Amino acid sequence: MNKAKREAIFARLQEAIPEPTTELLYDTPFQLLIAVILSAQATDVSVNKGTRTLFPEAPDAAAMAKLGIAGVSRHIRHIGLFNSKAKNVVATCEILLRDYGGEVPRDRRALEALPGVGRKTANVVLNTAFGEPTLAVDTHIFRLANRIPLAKGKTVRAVEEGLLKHIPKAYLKDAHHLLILHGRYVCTARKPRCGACVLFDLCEFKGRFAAAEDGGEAP
DNA sequence: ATCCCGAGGG
DNA sequence: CCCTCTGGAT
Repeated sequence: MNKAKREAIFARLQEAIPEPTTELLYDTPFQLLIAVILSAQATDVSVNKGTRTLFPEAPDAAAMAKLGIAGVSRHIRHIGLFNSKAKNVVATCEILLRDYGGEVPRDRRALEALPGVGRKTANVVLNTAFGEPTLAVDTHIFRLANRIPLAKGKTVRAVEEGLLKHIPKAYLKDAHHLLILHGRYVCTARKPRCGACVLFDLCEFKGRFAAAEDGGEAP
């Protein structure tokens, strides 16, 4: 994969996706952090359904901590892993209040020290709330990176490092959402819509499931 | 490697 | 039914 090809890939994605941003609902960095914690192994639609009632009741760390685990749980029972998420959300709020005046630290290490926050969540918050050129490798980006391929790797960390090296700098800030949205709506896990893909001629995975779009079987 | 764990889609 | 969804902690 040469440089010109990588440039072309991101130029096309940018044209196809005019607003490369998150589909999670949030008003503040704090709310984004909570929404991302809730989004583990869950769809944005499912998370938004919970935060739409949770955030009005608990818009900040103080209110969320006061709401407590049972109170948070009530809003997120429909989301997978809700028990551990409710616990982590409240514990995270308590640390934010104790150490950061209730604000979200703009610092990778501080973020990763919060319960329920790992490298992926920290990267999303740094990118989306603070505009930093980080790249969170989630299930979608891991899949796309290996399919096209943009960066092959067996671990998310290897893929992240490969992508950071190979993505043209001009696209780095938006790369996370360009890739994730392309993965969500076109290069899906089960039945990729290769026929509608703007990267078709640049992709090695090309057409492998093209027949499946008509209900046929993959080779 | 295993657990956490609900909803929607195919 | 089985797979997938912006993972993290043990």
